[in-house]
Amino acid sequence: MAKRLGAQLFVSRLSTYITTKELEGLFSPFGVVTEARLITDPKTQRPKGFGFVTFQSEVEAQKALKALNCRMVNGRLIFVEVAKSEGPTQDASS
DNA sequence: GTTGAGCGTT
Repeated sequence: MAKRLGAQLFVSRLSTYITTKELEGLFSPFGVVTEARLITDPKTQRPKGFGFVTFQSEVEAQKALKALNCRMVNGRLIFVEVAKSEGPTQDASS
């Protein structure tokens, strides 16, 4: 079916000390990360603990998803899932 | 050095 450009992944349970570079560095080896975003609070200027990663390929996105889901980072277990908004990786088999 | 369950800002 129609493939969406940019597979977005939702990363949660991240440590408050993580940065976009950390996410980018974690997802980069699994695929081409076109966008790495962390949600931060303007009040505390600290990451909310979750973020989003956009891949150039859906296949790479799901590969990184399985690879980094339930994985220990910074001594914490993180969870990776397909993002709600935008077009998720509905089609990985052509 | 604080973790916590979640879905973000064009």
